[in-house]
Amino acid sequence: MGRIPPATVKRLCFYLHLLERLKKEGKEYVSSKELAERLDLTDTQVRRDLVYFGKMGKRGMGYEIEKLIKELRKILKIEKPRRAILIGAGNLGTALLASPFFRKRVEIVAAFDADINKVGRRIHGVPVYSDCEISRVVREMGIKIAILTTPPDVAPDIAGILINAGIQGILNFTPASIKSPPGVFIHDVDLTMELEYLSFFVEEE
Amino acid sequence: MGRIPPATVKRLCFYLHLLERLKKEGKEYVSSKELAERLDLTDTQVRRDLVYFGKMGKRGMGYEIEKLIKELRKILKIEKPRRAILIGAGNLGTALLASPFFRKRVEIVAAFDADINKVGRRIHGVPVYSDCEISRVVREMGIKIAILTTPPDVAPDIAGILINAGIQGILNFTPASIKSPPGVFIHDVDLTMELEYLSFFVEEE
DNA sequence: ATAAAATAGTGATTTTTTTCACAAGGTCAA
DNA sequence: TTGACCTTGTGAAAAAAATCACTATTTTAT
Ligand SMILES: NC(=O)c1ccc[n+]([C@@H]2O[C@H](COP(=O)([O-])OP(=O)(O)OC[C@H]3O[C@@H](n4cnc5c(N)ncnc54)[C@H](O)[C@@H]3O)[C@@H](O)[C@H]2O)c1
Ligand SMILES: NC(=O)c1ccc[n+]([C@@H]2O[C@H](COP(=O)([O-])OP(=O)(O)OC[C@H]3O[C@@H](n4cnc5c(N)ncnc54)[C@H](O)[C@@H]3O)[C@@H](O)[C@H]2O)c1
Repeated sequence: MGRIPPATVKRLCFYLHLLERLKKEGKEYVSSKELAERLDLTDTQVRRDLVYFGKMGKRGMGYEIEKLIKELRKILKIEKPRRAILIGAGNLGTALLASPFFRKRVEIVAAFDADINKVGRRIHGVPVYSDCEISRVVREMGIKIAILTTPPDVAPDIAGILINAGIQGILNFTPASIKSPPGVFIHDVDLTMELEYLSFFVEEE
Repeated sequence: MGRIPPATVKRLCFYLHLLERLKKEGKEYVSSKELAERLDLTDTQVRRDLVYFGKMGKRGMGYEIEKLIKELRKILKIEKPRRAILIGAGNLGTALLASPFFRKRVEIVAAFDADINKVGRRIHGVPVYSDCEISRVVREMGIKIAILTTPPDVAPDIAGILINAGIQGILNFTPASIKSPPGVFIHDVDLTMELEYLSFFVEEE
């Protein structure tokens, strides 16, 4: 399949979400032109992105929405929602667990927290374990993806435990920077940074 | 100052956060080489990014951390934390309001919600108003930035109200897509998408 | 059946971004 | 003061990404 530019992967996610909206609206086909317009891209770019994965469109018609959704889900490896664990059931972690939209897309099989008041309970249906059990659960269940929402100071240690237990992808919401060995993919999401990024483009009062 | 590549702006945020950590550690100077190593970039790229804004380094020495922090904060227009409002004090909105790290970087002057049980109260110190008052407050206080954490279905309408009232930047956490007129900058953050993006790079179980 | 309209796919080109290679300063120890 | 050593800043080159211009199909209206 060749090397896919990360920018393309990001756009695939956008395509997928838009396609699902269009499907709900009852549409069957969509053209690269329409996708491009709705996502503020060029139609050529949409086609280039999609053709990385083979010819998926129908000339004169566009792309079959249902089929393209299936294809994109396969490419992104989310045909079935992926199993993941969440470490740190605090404000942000709980918000994620509470979000039906989020929960529909990923199967969070367990949460972990150091707070003994939380351990043993369920939060929005997800069982909360002690952080001492991370390693065991990850191994036993063969989990590959972890969502990290602990305080930043413990994040590197927890990340070490996760990687050691066989986790291969970490969605890191903490501002701590995490060193990853080859084969482990860290994706940092820093909400504070997103605001600062926005600020650059907005004139001051 | 010329046109700055968005990728550079994103990296400026990374530099800033790392520099602040280094400052706390008591360091005075840092080289592009070290910045690059810690952020998984090349030293040339760090220097290229910084030199867009003038010569800020000292040959043989590196960059003066304190001075560079000041400079970056000026470039990102966050010398003083920017004033912003938050619409939708639900799970995610409340998590943001609860985060000291987030609150240190942006001054959230008001929250808005349609739920009358929330209106009139304070959440983590921030007063909650009815969504009917958005327009008035934005105008009176001259707010330019809004954080949107409502359910997706009302997001486009709220965005319309915000833009009409003079908001120039929206940090949109909803999966709804928001059309912006020229002069208004929408920055979409879709936490679900971040997970799907990560999934692409992680082998399936 | 035919022509007009729509639309995907693609080689070539352009634009943008990143990296290379190195000159120009500066530090620091002896 | 000298010379070895760093580190920035930058023109040129390379690489990557996006766009253009066009071809090949397919649909649709007549
Ligand atoms: N809340 C936000 O909106 C927001 C915004 C930006 C960044 N962040 C970052 O996200 C992370 C979480 O933020 P939060 O607001 O949810 O914090 P929080 O304090 O509400 O939650 C952290 C949770 O982690 C748990 N924890 C502590 N040590 C642990 C350990 N060793 N193992 C497992 N769990 C442990 C705590 O008990 C707590 O429940 C922080 O790193 C924060 O900087 C949060
Ligand atoms: N919670 C998450 O972690 C998460 C993850 C991914 C995406 N999101 C998105 O973020 C948004 C918020 O998620 P949430 O989990 O906080 O939802 P939520 O339902 O907990 O919160 C939404 C809040 O918006 C308020 N609201 C409704 N209509 C309003 C209006 N017209 N004006 C002002 N406020 C109004 C509600 O009263 C509620 O307090 C959603 O669009 C969701 O899809 C959230």
